[in-house]
Amino acid sequence: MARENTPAPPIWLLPAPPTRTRTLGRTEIVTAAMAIADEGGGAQALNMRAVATRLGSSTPMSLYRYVHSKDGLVDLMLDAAQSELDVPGSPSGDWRADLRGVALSMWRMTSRHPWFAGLVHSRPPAGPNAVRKLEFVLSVFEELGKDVATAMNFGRLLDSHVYGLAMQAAEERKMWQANDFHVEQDPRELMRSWFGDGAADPERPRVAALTAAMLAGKDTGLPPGSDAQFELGIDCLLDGIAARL
Amino acid sequence: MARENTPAPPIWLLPAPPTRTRTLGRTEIVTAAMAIADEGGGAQALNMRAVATRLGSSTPMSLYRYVHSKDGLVDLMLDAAQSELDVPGSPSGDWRADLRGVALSMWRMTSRHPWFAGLVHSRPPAGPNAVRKLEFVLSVFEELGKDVATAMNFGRLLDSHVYGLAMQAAEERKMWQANDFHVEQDPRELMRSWFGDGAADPERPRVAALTAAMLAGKDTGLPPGSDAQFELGIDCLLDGIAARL
DNA sequence: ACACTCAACGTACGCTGTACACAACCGAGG
DNA sequence: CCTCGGTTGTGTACAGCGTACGTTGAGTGT
Repeated sequence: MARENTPAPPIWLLPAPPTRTRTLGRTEIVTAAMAIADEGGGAQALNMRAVATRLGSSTPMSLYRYVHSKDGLVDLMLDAAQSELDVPGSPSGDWRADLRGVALSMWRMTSRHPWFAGLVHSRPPAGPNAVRKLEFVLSVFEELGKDVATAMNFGRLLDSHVYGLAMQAAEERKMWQANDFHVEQDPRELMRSWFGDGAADPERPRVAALTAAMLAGKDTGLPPGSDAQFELGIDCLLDGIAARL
Repeated sequence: MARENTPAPPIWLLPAPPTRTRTLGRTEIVTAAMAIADEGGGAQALNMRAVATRLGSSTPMSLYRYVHSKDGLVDLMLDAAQSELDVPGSPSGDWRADLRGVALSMWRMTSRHPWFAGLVHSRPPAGPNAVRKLEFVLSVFEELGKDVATAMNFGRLLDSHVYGLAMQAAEERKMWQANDFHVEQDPRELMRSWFGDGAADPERPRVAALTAAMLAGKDTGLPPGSDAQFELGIDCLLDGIAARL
């Protein structure tokens, strides 16, 4: 097809054609995408052009041969992240330690990859490594004599806790980051921007006290992204599960 | 999404728009946006042009006088959804029923607004109605003699469970919806598309059994979006909290 | 020497949020 | 009555996104 729009400048003015520099592959692409999402602080930094640039590709279209679409790339990223999970081959006999261990492994993974929790629910729960984890959780409950339905019901609670808390942690991180961009303003004003007028509303004395404590740098609870906060929740959940087995 | 140039003042700090409007107003815009997200099955259906069209405005730019940006609109939607929460004015004396009630109210709200859980973590937890809920939860723990830090630690667990499960439910809904678009295909193929080859991998007998049971329409656990699944989790959590008070 | 294959590229398009300038309307002052 | 400044809605335009499609050129087999 002739290019109608561009009036064809003389060839002498055009740059020499670049030599092929790289050889692309799925693993390189996924690795680069994960690095971008890790460093860029979330999924909003991830776009095809950025991945291509990072790989030295001059256009994003080179990636499409390998990952088919951005959704496909995200699927691969999710699976690659889950491949980092520490999943035993079979139950140890201590169901509680087994479940706690898998959950903790998931939690640490979401800390390394803050984008994971926000993306995992945007796609079907597919992929070999998700299946690997699921198989282990099912086998733990099987050893307890529980059927698959029960295992799924409890398993969903563990996922919920890990991913839910991971998203709270990511959100908190983003809040402080956004703060850094305009630190010059009154911290009181900053609190107001987070909590609205309720921050100093006499009708809401406890929230007012909370924000005051935050401003003063006093203890306002565990950081949402801390292991302690995670372990508090997982142990509460396991208590409840134990009571229902 | 956000305006990069301007430091993006939060919507709560902006003056309320004049009330002299004839057709457009914040409430109309937010209502329309929520309806679109409710019906369209998620945040991906929400865009400024769709909202403007629904309101009879010929251009999306009309909205910007009232909501400042799409982020602002989302903030308003999140707060409007939380205004539907059933939050008592003060603790009843039964802390467990109080927390369970608020959580259940949140859960039902996320069922009415499937987009909520996916959007709530994309923004700072601001807004008068979020503050209203937080104040109540803090007051419940205050009556138990617990300090604010403890209350926050436990409160985060409740949020995590509600939102985490809500996202699993939304994801499941989306999976079946995507399915409806091409029902003609072999259901076995469909399972494979969700779970990969693991669905029939002899190395993963339990996942294979699970998918087989799903295909046969047998019991594979509570639907993630069911009240029963939610209550299982909240009761487990409350057990754990009770043991730690 | 040739054709064939296929990895990488460049162009272009539709959809998004939204900046900016303009138009249509308003109540108030001559 | 007619202007007038301010508010409210509109039209145009653009940058950034995912990605469809056709082109290019290096490698390979014959």
